[in-house]
Amino acid sequence: MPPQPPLAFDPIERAGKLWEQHWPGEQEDVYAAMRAVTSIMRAHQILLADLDAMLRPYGITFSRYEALVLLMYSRNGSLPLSKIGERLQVHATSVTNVIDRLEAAGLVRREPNPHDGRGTLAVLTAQGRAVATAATGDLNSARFGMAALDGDQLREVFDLLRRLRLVAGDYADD
Amino acid sequence: MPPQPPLAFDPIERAGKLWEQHWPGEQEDVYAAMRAVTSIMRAHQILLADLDAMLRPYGITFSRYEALVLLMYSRNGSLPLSKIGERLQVHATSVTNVIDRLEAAGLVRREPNPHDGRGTLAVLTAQGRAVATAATGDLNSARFGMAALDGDQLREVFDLLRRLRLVAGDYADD
DNA sequence: CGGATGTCAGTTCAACTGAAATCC
DNA sequence: CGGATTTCAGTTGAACTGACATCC
Repeated sequence: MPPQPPLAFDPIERAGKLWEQHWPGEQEDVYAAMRAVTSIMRAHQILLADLDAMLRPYGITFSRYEALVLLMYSRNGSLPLSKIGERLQVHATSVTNVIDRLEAAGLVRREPNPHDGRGTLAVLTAQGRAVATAATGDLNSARFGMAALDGDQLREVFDLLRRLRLVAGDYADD
Repeated sequence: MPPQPPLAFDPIERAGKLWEQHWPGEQEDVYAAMRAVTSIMRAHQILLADLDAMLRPYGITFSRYEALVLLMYSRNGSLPLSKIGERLQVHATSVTNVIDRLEAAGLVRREPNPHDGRGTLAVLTAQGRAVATAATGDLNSARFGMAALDGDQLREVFDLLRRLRLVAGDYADD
């Protein structure tokens, strides 16, 4: 499955040691930061490949899946495109693209927003709801690719990264 | 700086609550897994944008930076392309592309591998070493975009995600 | 009017597939 | 020979910029 055979050592731990060796004058936390960032990058790569593989039978990618479930859990199964971009933190042009693909696949359709003549609603179709439901069943069973960690560890990951998101301005207050 | 103004609530926590509400029969850890995965995806997005912005003055992206530092910390400032792919966990064609760009920027040059007629070495140039050194100074000062977390928290992130990488077959043993 | 919404055209970047040439 | 290394051509996906028409 991996494009490469496993290494006999942890490449990130090795990189961390090289950092300590080549940048000895830095503040202590720099080395931990370097290891943490590289770990997040690699975890993202692993998880996205895993999730996309699970979703491939349904003909969607993870980012399209995110839009589907956002619609599924909205009041009427429909949302303005602007709302989707806001919640998923993606640009308006990316929303247009994602909805284009979902619409071409018959999982979503566009309707004019009755409350705003400028706006467009993305409306979940029956097929879209079925796909989102089935795909979510698969992802739940696979624990979203995070079966390596137990409940406490998963909550720990969430809590730690929540600090990062808060400082980055993802959301206000707490 | 953010393409969107901050939300008044944490969108991931809200999604987690919706999960518990709509999928009540699932194993307990599923909700924590969903929150953790989404957090990693979002953290990756935030960090990559931050790092790329810091590296833009040097004309490189984060993935090209990773190749540069790998070369800088190698024995002779040179590595076979195959080795680079192995260590950075990217496909051979991606390595070709990254080295193409770095070579066009004068930060790296290609040489035939004297020990293997099939192979090619990527060799760091003096300019490449200077860029990697200066850029690393910047990233170290910014704690790689992870200033929101202290040393213990950073080590915690690394330890937790190390389990994920190990199970995914990133590296063998421990 | 200024500002928000959505689309379009075009670009960049990363990652991939499949095929091929070269050499161990 | 089989297998490894690298490149090439082409595709996909995500994200971006700038411009624009539309409408509040």
